[in-house]
Formats: sequence, structure tokens, C-alpha cells
Amino acid sequence: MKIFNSYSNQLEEFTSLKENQVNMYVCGPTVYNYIHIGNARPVVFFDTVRRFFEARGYQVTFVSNFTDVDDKIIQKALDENLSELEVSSKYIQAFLIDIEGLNCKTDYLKPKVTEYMDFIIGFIQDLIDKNYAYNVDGDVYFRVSKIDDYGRLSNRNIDDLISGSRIDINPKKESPLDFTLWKQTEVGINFSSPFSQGRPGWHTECVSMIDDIFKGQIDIHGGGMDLQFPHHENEIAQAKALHNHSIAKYWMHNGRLSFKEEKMSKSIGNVVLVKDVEEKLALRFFLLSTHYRSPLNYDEEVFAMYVKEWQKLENAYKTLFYKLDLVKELDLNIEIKDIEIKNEINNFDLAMEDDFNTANAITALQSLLRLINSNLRKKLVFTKLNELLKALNYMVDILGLKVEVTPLTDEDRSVYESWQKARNDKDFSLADDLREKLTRRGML
RNA sequence: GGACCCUUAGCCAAGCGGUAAGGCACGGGACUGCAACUCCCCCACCGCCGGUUCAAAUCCGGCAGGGUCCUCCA
Repeated sequence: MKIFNSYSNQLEEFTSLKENQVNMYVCGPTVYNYIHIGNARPVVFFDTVRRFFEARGYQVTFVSNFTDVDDKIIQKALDENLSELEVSSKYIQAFLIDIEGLNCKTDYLKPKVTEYMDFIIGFIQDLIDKNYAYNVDGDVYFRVSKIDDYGRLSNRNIDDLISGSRIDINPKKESPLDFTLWKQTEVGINFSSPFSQGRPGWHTECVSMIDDIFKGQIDIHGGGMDLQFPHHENEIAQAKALHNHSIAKYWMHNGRLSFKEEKMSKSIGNVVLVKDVEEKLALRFFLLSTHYRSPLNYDEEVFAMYVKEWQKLENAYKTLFYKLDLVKELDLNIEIKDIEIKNEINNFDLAMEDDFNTANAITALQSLLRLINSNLRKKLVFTKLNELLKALNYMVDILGLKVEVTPLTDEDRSVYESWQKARNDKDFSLADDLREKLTRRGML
């Protein structure tokens, strides 16, 4: 399996640090609002990565944090006259509902900054003790100059960064490149520490959590391309300072999602919230339709195409499943022997192994759908149909596009028979009633 | 000012030196009580100009258009 490693800037063969085990961490949301579809891209993508590793038999430990200490949360709390904790827990709930709708697994570790304060403070103290950080009037900064290959992950050199500076220089910092580990403040939620009353900087939370949870280097650290600099660069700097490693063996970054070629942002007013999207799994389909490192552009017409794609998948899945269940021929444990079907699975796997090329994996899925549909209109061969269903389940589980079906009851079966009979008898008004019933049941 | 990326048919999108996958839409067939679903066929010389090569969408250079980032926040 090949993964594009942002740290080395090239495609690398994947080998896990521990056999059959994948430890991965993905930067999670700052919980001060509902998430938009751009926020959903990394969530859906890395959920798919996880699913693929699991399908490959790896034991995956998946961690993604909630940033629940942050200026925006404080602002929101002030605006709505709530506590920061009330704000963050509201949006954590909302986040989990949203991603569940996108069929993302939610059984992962979800550390929160508020629950990690002691550890974060200890982590910062270690940096100070090792002389990688310094305290100026209660603010603690990281001394970037002590890290020799700072900029490696995001591919930039320090001189460019300094000369390219457009922001007023903070006179407290030794160097404009230094970043905040702890900020002294009594505004909003704050904590006591040996440095001052205040709160931690954003860049230090993920690395602290990884340190505590995994106790060492992890396999994969993921997040949006926009986090590469400075956030991930700064995380690496801290890990290098304390542990002399780059946190993760593989760094993965997904491309941004834009809206009609524009950045999706609240100031432009073009935000599409996940909770407002009706066809959630069509959204998942859409998000996986382009390779994860490429930019992805959303607009209603393009999305409508994927709604159609999703429905096509749904139709084929249901028809196949119910055709088999109708005659009690479902066999979910069948072994796939058919060459043609094996071939599609192989194409699917090759695509996923190629740096998670979901676009090509979807092509294999579509090809399988064509095979399914054409077999459904031929004389039914149950072994073949069961093999097709098994293959479909395999792909759809990995992509997280699972279609909901419920096993039929004998009553369902008799309604179906009556429908067939009515059609044969040319009793079309009865047939239409029954068809309506079957459609509502999801069988047609 | 600096760093970097993208440009493939009406639309979405693979491709990474060997002669353009797939999907949607369109058009033509088929299936069908009506409808939906579905099936088959058809549909591009890859932004422009030059270069390298036996061979380029794929490599190099220039031009045009679009986008991202640059020690503030995520």
C-alpha cells in the first residue's frame, strides 16, 4: 500500500510501526459552531482510511480531538450568554450527529483540551526545562530557531517566512517565527499554571494529547492542507524538542473544499452546513469522488449528479438484496469465485492501495453496479447474485456508503406475490396500490 | 514582495513517457400495463506557444486563466 507522505513529499510504501496495528490521529474541530461540508471532508476521508485499514485486518486506534478552549468559543459564549463548556458541549453533540449522518464511525477516542490541561501544562513545562521555550511576563513561546529543519513539512524556508512577514512583530518574542504555547489572560475560560493564569496555545494541544495517548511516534497524522502550516509544523517542532521525532511516520493532508470556486467562509455567506444537507450519503459520495489531495469544488449542480449516483447505488443494492431475500436465498457467507467479480474487487483494492484513490475505487464500484444490474435483468442465478452482493458489501463498507436494508418478513413476501399476481391478472389498480406499498417499504 | 498548486469532452473525474478509464447530461436502440429502475450503442487528440524524445495529456521553458499559503485565528 502506498501513501503520499507530506513530510517526505513523496509516495511511500506503508508499513506500520507495530505489526497489524495502525495508530492514527486527525486534528478535530473547534467546537463553536455547526460544521460545514468543507469541515466534513477530512472527517469522511480519514474515516474511510480507517475503514480500509480495518478491512485489511489492522487494529486501528483512531484519535481525533475536540478543541474546546479557544477565542471563538469564548466569543460565542459571551454572545449567547452561556459558559464555554455549554457552547462546546452543544457543538460536540451536533458534530457527532452530523458525522454519524455521514456514516462516519464515532467509536474513537475524543480527547478535549479541558480534560488535558494538566498534561498540556506539564508538556509546556518540559519544553521550558529543556530550553526550547521561554516565559515572557506569563506568556510562553516556543523557540523555533532551535529546530534545524523547521519548515520541512510545509516545504518552506525560514528566511522566506521572516521576510514575507506582513504581521506586526510581537516585541515579546525573540523571533517572529516563535509561536505561543501559553497565553496569559483572564478573559474567558482560563486555568492556573506555573507560568500564569491563562490558557494554552492551539499548537500544543494535539501534540500533548498524542504524547499522552500513544506514548511515542504514531503511524499517521492527518488533517486538512490548511493545517500543514503553521499548525502541524509547530507540532513537529515540539515533538522534536522533547522526543527527537516527527510525531508521525506518515503525514497526510487533504485538499480544501471550495464553493463555486470560492473559499467557503461565513464572511462570504456561502457556507453549506452538514446538518442542512438532506442526502447525507450522497454528500459522502461526493466528498470521495475526487482524490483526497486535490481541491474539490462544490456547487448545487455538481452535487445533484452525486445525489443521482448515490440513488443508483441505493437502487441496485436494494434490488439485489431484496431479490435474494424474497426467495430466501440470501447467503452472506458465500465465497467469491467468479472471475469477473474478483476482478472488480481487485481493481477496487488496487485503487485504495494507491494512496487511497477513492475516485478510482468508485469507478470499480460503478463497474460492479453495472454487473449487478445486468445480472438482475437476466435469468437469476443465486450464487452469482450472492457473490455480487458480497462484493458490493465489501466496497460499500470501506467507502462508508452502506445502504440501509431490513430483512423481509413473510408478510412482505406475500405482498410482493400479490403484486405480481395482480399484474399478471391485469388488475392494474390493485397492482398500483401494492406497488405503492412495496415502494414505501423500500423494496422497489 | 515571497512560496506553491491547478487547467483533460456540456458537467464531474482518472491518468504521472507508449498512443485518452469511469460517471452525469445529450443522441440512438431495448425492456415495460403505465411509471420508475435498468441494459446496449454513441460522445475528447488533453488551456496556448515552443523544446526534449522513436514516442508527451504525461518531461522542460514561456504565455494566459484560476486557486492556496506566508509567524492572527482555525
